Amino acid sequence: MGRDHIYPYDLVPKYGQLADIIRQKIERGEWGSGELIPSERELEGMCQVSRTTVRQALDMLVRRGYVYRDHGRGTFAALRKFQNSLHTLTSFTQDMKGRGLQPGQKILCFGRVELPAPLRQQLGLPDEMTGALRIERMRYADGEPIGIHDSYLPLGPDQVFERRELERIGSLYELLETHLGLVVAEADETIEATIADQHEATLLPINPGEPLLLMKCTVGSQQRQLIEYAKVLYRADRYQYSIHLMRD
Amino acid sequence: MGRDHIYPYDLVPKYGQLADIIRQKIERGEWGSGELIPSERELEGMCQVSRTTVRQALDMLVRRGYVYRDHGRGTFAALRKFQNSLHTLTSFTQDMKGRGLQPGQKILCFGRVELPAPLRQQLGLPDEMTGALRIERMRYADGEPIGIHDSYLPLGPDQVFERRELERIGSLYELLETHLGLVVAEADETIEATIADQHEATLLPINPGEPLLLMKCTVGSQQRQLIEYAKVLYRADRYQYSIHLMRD
DNA sequence: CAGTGGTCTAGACCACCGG
DNA sequence: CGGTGGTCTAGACCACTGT
Repeated sequence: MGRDHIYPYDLVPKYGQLADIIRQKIERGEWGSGELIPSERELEGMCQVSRTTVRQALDMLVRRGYVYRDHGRGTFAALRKFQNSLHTLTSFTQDMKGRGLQPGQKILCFGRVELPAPLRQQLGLPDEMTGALRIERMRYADGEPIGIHDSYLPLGPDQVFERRELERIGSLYELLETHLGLVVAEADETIEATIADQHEATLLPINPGEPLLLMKCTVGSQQRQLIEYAKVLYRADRYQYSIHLMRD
Repeated sequence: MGRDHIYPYDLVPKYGQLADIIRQKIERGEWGSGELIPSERELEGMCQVSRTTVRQALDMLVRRGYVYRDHGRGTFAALRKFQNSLHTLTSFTQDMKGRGLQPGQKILCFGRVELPAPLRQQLGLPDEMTGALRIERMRYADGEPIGIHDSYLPLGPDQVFERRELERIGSLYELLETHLGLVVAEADETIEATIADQHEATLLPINPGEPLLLMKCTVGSQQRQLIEYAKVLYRADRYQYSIHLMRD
């Protein structure tokens, strides 16, 4: 049920342990919405850590929206009207699980293709990078069709995996991490509205002219190398994008 | 043209000055994409600041995507394929200016209304908070209609301002800050696709059945008090939402 | 092994807020 | 004025990477 004592750094650093303790006190209501929580110097004494460590813990909690600070007045438990965590970069698989839905997929197309020149330019890839792996998939939530996912992966000829592997693991990002060591770290996304054409309507299945959410993603690794460019079409009646924003 | 020396804390803290210096070196290409930048201990000596201050500067730059760290190897200038700043919470006015467009508005409706009970519940407002200020506005970019903005502001009877003031200032968020001291700090947004009905089509003006991007926002102050609930409809052919995400 | 970033300490002084 | 958060220092040791 969570600790009240801080142990020397072992797996979890002290600031992480302290942040967990404070977060739990707030979530359980011990420190209610909008209430003043102990000052940094008090926490320093209570938990036998230095003020730097206290501040490191509080910095995390501020970024996640659990507390806010007011210079000269104190640190306060945040009011619980908003989501506590920012929307961070996740795979479709994680996204669905987070919504309590069972993710599914059917691979429509899998293989190396020529990278269309305009796309290669848009992504700023070198001229010699002409090939890419293309994966087109139907996406399901609790067995119901929810979207069409069209990916281009500008992988080298040594970076390969089998269609079977993707089917087995289910999550492309998980496969990229475990098999190729490519860790997804960031993405540029644009979101727009469109309507289904005949082909899309048949796949999803809906009527042509019904609204769709169109998301285009450029996904990068920790070293900011391009991992994936994807176009995803979602049924508007079954998917909405949600996000929590904070001011710097 | 940017400094190479760090001055004692005066308006801009040392870590901010250092972060600016490093950012400029990267933007000017002195430290190229993917290159190793000086280690924390080198920067400490070069700039005559403590390592804590160096790390505080680098922390900022990591969050903004200018550099990344690799434990045991060093700190690297990020590759410049992605946006450098996260999408942060902005007003429509700021959003348009950031895109190089001239924001505009026409107020369709301005006045106190009963807050619909389901909306009051959804927002978790107390029962006695029955009234709200409702503002419905057309939104323009470079004079072209781009969206319909429908806001509910659960303000107290003492928190008032004139329609004229909003027309004069242009930005609701700026008005709230300067006149009522309400600083917008965070928002929950959901984004979905829909199609225009007859009424919306006439206003925008487009044909009924054309796609629209629907954004619902719940906006809060620094103290996490609810400031605004808004529904915004954007013409899909003139507006797309874009965002940069990072993994924790 | 040396060098890197990651964690942590015990102090100091400044800027801001309230009584 | 005392108490708060904001900035900053000069150290220390740990964990990880490469050679």
